[in-house]
Amino acid sequence: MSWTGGASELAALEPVARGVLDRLGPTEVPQGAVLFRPGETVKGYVIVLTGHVGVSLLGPNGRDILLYEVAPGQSCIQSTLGLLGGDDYSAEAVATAPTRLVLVPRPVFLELLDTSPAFRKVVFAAFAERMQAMMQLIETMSFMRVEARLAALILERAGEDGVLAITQAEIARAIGTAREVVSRRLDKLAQTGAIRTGRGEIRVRDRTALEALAASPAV
Amino acid sequence: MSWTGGASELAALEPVARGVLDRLGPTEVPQGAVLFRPGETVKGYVIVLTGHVGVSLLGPNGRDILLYEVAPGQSCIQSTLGLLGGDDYSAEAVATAPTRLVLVPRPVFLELLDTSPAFRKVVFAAFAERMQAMMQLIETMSFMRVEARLAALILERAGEDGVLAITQAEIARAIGTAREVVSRRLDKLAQTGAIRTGRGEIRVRDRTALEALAASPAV
DNA sequence: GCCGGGGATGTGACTCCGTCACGTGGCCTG
DNA sequence: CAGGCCACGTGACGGAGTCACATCCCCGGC
Repeated sequence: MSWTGGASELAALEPVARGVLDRLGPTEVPQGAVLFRPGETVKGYVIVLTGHVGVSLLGPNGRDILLYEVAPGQSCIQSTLGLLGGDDYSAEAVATAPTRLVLVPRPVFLELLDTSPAFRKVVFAAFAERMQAMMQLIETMSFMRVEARLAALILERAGEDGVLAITQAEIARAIGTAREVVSRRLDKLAQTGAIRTGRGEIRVRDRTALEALAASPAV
Repeated sequence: MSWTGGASELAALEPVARGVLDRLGPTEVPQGAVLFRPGETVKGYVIVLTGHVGVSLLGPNGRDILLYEVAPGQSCIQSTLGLLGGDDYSAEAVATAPTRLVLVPRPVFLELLDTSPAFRKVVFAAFAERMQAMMQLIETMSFMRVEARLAALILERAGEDGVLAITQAEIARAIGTAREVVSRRLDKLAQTGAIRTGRGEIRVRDRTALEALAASPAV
């Protein structure tokens, strides 16, 4: 019943606010489920309990760009835009893993915002965080070459063992480019010995080289 | 003294909140003044009373991208990120016209946020608006060719008489491209008769053609 | 064990765009 | 009236996105 006690920042909420939230039942969605699409009306404020959600912009030609990701305990700010301004979604959210989430209906959300300072804080913080992430995205997409973005992403997501399981298409969406470009760049990185590639997998061979590339002069 | 009574949305604030704000003295800054730079610590929440402020990301090679503009009555959300998360600025704000503004110090800002529902609403709304604008920016920069962005900008900013006074460099910053590209594109538009160009000035000749271009297939 | 089918990748051709490096011309001020 | 600054024009070049296919690998079904 009391899911608010979990790993999320919501544990710091006032008892009253937690009570209100606890009365909402969590929902389970399978991997690949679409939480919302562009043009849909906002139904409520989404809090992810477990799993993982990706929010992306869809391009007309099938290409899409990952705006940000929602980890457990975080909320999908995209909803907030609609809840506050009444606009529809302009992005798409997909569960990239089996996900358990809570949907806070608009009235409850607004009420909590008015009555719970802690809840406000959580919402604001999430807002600020997303905004930073999007500014970061604009910055890297505008000023860093694909090679650098790619190296940075590999370093960021590689495990301790230097291995990461990811497909080229996923990489492309995450760094805002096209899959073909990723293919060619990965190829070059492999040629220089910085990495080794496999189907759906990348192994870091030369972390230093990657770090140099990631920090390399923007343009 | 009571500048909150002006055209801004702040007029709807509770008397108490207005009182608090009214005690803060507005500041005048000349055109071209830099309100903050990347890396500086956030001093407070900025509300623009009159004038105009542009907030941009700076690239390493001198290029910069206009993130959004702040009109009278609006606030510069960039500050909020810092006030809530403690991060430094990552963008630059420049007054693009002589501007009168109010700087709300952090403690006052936080107190208002806690006590004034109306103030919260204003801040949240501004937040949502900026976020939308930035998503819009990512979308257009990623999925629309320069030609379309250019046409859209011209239509958006042209006066009733179809004239707009703007320099190519300003256009480039606003649509996130390089000045040289703007030069060439404007040239093509002029060749097809859609516009006429002059030093720091553009005249719309064929609005329909521009509209077609602006709405044209993304890629 | 063999066979499709579908997802993941590799490639070549082409165009658009961003960057560099200058050149030109107008306007303003000393 | 001479610099000098600012707005603009241009050619060359490489990076990046798009299209159209060609492979290739893995997994379930038979």
